Amino acid sequence: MAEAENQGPSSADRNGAGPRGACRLGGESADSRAMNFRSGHCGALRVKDVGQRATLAGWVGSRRDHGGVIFVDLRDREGITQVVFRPEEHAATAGAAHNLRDEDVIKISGTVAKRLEGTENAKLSTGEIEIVADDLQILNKADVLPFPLDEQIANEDLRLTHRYLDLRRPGMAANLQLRHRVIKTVRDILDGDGFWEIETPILSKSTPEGARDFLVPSRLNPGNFYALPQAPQQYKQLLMAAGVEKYFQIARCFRDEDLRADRQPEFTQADIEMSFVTAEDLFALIEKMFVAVFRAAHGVEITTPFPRLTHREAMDRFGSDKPDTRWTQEIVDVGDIFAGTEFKVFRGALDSGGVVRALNAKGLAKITTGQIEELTEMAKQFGAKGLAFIKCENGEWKSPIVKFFTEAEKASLRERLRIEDGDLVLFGADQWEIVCEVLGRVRLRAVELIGLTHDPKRLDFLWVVDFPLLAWSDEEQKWNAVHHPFTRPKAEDLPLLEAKKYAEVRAEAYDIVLNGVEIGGGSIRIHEADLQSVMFNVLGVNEEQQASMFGHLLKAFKFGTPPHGGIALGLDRLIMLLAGAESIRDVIAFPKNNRGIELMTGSPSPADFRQLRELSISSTKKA
RNA sequence: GGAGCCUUAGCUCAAUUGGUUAGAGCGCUGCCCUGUCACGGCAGAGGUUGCGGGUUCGAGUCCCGUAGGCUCCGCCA
Repeated sequence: MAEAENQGPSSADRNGAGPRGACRLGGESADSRAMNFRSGHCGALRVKDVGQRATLAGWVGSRRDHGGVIFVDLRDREGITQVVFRPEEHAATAGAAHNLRDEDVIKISGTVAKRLEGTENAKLSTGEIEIVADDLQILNKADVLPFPLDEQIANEDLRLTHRYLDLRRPGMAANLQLRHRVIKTVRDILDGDGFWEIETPILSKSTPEGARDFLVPSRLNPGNFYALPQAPQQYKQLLMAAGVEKYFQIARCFRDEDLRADRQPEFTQADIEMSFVTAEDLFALIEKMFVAVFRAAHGVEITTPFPRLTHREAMDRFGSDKPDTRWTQEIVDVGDIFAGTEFKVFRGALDSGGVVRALNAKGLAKITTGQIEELTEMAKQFGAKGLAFIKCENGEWKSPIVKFFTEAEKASLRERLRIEDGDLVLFGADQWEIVCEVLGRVRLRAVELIGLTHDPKRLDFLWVVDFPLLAWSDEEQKWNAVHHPFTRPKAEDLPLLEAKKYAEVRAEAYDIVLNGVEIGGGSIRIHEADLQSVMFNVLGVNEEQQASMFGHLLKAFKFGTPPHGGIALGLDRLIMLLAGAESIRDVIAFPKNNRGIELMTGSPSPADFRQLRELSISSTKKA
């Protein structure tokens, strides 16, 4: 495959021309197509077009009616053009224009004219011209709008109920366009690299582990249910067994869990799987893809390769498996400084095999007592017994615990944490895992409390690698897969797996993180039936269950499945970050609200009795 | 399942310690206005302060409950 194919869309592509070799169907520029209904879009006309006739169609953005002359800002998705109605030239047309109101859909014809000296509008790309209309057709009248389209509106309920209006707003339209651009770039890059886009079933099989499934009753098989896929995981591995070698899919995934600003019950992943690859091959591919995506979406050049942190290191330094490294303050071990301390809390933690660690929250000494309490409350929520602190103000250390410190301890602390006036030092003393988690959470909250706003152009990508393979669940009293049951243990840790030292086994698994948001994750998979069976056994899936639930996969592994691995990128979150949005709802055309309701159509809704009877199901819900 | 914040006109918001007839801007309706682009001017309509209960001489304001929205925790292989 020619290298040039891997360079991503050119700047011309951003105007819709498409990269070399890409399918051109539907890829033409919006204005290059022959237009019969209208002569062009509302963002197109310039001074060079003065004197020409033009026919435009669109929505009435605003009407400025001077009693005589009337101005209308005509808007379509490409821009705004000012239309002038002059009663002295076209009385009937101008007369009709008096009755226009916001969001009426109209078609106008007229002559492109240079605006009068001094009345140009620098805010519009078409601001040097206007169309003197001699014909006006009202294509559809609009009622009074439920909310204004030209300003930010907080009421998301109302926006979602009238989403088609919300999406007319330029900001939202830009998000949709950005989404299209990102997804097209992903497709182009993968196509250029020899990947095949293959659709896998939406009506598929329930998986025992993982999130709750959405179930679909089968009419033809009464009492049986399809599950909507949480991810195309098994199918894509079976495509590797099928010899596809390079697969991808812009895949809709479904998980019946509670919603969040960054979680919808249905969401979109760029799902990728390759045969005969190492993790390094995947990292290189994904980095190349991000270079192309950020070039196409933002015109920025990002730096590769991305830094890497092991999971252990990420937890140790940032208290998170998806560190936000834009704020450079890290969690630091101070156990050695307090090796001889008499302070009971530190002494107790160290004596019981725990750690004492600290975070210097630079510039947070101005924190209020209430905010300290909030941080303490949060620390307790994540398993700490409390949250010790030192406020460094006006040259003195204000703290309930500093009286227990020796001068030498204070001096060492000052040096290691680079403590200066205005800092707030927070301590964690407990088992390593708890301290990391607590200080990691506190670290993120501290950034909010400082009111720190990061440079919006800053893009801190990183790979988190060497995730643990397994995690103990107290609730279920069993080992669960941290990534998923098909993830490959690191070769050098296989002896640990055999020795049943499950907590120590690392996986060939990796996440990609951008500015503290997990935007993708993947692994090298198990491709041997024996090893997969061992893995299932560890997870408490017995032989019988293995045969009934995963027999197809185990069988495929026995018929020559190649070594393979892959990754899935969360496109909604990625596009959210690119758009600078605070919720993935802002980059999804028709999202659901917090309770999983799509307010515009009102789904979900009750099913009538006949429908349920046909499906052989009844509801346990009391009416 | 849990915690926090919020709910006043179509929209965005205000209303002092609990005190007169709940206000403003935008939008809407009518009239006027020939170079605006947040056009301008005059006039007008529009409210069971989410809902239910309580305290009080008096509640948008205080208390209890409830509904809805958002954010977070749990959950999300």
